[in-house]
Amino acid sequence: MSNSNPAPAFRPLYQQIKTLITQSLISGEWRPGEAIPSETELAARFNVSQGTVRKAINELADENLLIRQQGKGTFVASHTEEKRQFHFLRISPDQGERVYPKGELLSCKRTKADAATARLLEIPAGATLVTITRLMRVGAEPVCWEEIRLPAAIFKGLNAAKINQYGCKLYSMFESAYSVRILQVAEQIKAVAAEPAVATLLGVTPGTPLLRIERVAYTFGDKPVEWRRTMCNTKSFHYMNKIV
Amino acid sequence: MSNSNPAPAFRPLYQQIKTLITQSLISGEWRPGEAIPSETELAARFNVSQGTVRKAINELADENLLIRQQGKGTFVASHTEEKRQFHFLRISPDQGERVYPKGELLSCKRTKADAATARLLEIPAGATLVTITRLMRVGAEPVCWEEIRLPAAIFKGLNAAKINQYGCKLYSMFESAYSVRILQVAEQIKAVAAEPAVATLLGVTPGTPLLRIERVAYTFGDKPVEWRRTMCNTKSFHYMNKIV
DNA sequence: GAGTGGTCTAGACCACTCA
DNA sequence: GAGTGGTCTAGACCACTCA
Repeated sequence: MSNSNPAPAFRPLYQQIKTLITQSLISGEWRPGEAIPSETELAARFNVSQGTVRKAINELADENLLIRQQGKGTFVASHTEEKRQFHFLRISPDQGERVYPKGELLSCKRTKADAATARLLEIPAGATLVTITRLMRVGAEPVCWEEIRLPAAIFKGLNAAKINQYGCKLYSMFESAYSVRILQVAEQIKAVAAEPAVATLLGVTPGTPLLRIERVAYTFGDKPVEWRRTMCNTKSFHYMNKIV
Repeated sequence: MSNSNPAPAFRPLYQQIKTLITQSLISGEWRPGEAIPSETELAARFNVSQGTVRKAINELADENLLIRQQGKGTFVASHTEEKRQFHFLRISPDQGERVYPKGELLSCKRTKADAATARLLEIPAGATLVTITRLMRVGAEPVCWEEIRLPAAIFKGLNAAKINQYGCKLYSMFESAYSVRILQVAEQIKAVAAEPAVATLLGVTPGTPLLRIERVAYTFGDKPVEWRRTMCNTKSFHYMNKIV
């Protein structure tokens, strides 16, 4: 008689250690920016060799959850760090230095999730959303208009004051105020004609081609926590991407 | 007296092994699709431990130069493989299965490099280019129009017949006919209005917003070997990207 | 059953940081 | 000089592939 079940799923030790470390990151045992215990300490704690801990930490560092620094230690990645700010930002000026755009909050209100958004955020249709719109400027020039939809169940009490308190830096706020860390995003990009309302805000004539970037952002366990649509005037900016 | 020279540059053994393996890949000692010697054999050949070879191979596998398969061996990556075909293709239909578009060659001729293209391809301005245009269709529907510029010095004797011989699959042809392997690409994306000529080919009205993707493709040693501009009708397709 | 890559250990030593 | 992560070795054993 053949075995109809799949194989009993061999799971390497270092994978199990990886899960344990991730759980400590989720639980907040080690906070963003802080150092985690040394490899030797963790090896003693988990009763495995240092090499096994190394392999687990290396993978977590590859996934940008941890940051290794020779001679200093291993640190929990944080969105408040300068370098992390740029990580998910793909809009870059055609000429000159890359700068972080300044966000200007336009609105923040409660709405109900339509079917499509609900599906992407894996919440029930009709669930409450926090819907934010903002304008992103480089210098005085408006470059992107954004609409952001968040599950209200996760971002309790979020309002305009709180957003402004964090200088409109949403992922920093997610991390500091809600312990929600964005680990990866998936984007779908199209070229579309500017609608009148957005055209006015971006200072272009209606019908001007704009880059439309739709993003779903994920936290631990591939859980979606943000939907975002960016309408970008690419007259003197572009979306950059490297594929290896 | 202080030493004004930089430190004597410590270079780990596994990095040196990595360079040696890469040289064998460039020289063609192991051809795309073939297996390279086992870790034990390479360890003996280079007089290091198997662990050091492992680390070198792992990094080359991360860079998509080699493909590991437990129980079988380690293989040289090839563009002719099904999976590799999709690697640099980011255009995807909004609904349904992802398919590889069919290329239709429009033209292939010699031109002179303008200053901007020459700079990106790191060749002298005025150097000879092979300039190719083609239309990419999914089913009968035209989706992208592409212009590709290649340094003629690298792609000797390239012509329309040769391109058609490879079914318009350029990276497969680069690899098979010119031993040029594309390892990474950098893209810049904008939204632009369709010009009349391209609009006609794509079956849209002039002024329709199109996605414009400009790509530089690199081979070993970060050497640029291709410039390409794609004009894409994103009515029912999009550019997809994941950021981790 | 022979051969491959994958995991795990234990231990030595090195590069780097900081006080 | 103490403590961190980084490299390297040697060896045991495991998971997987193929004939």
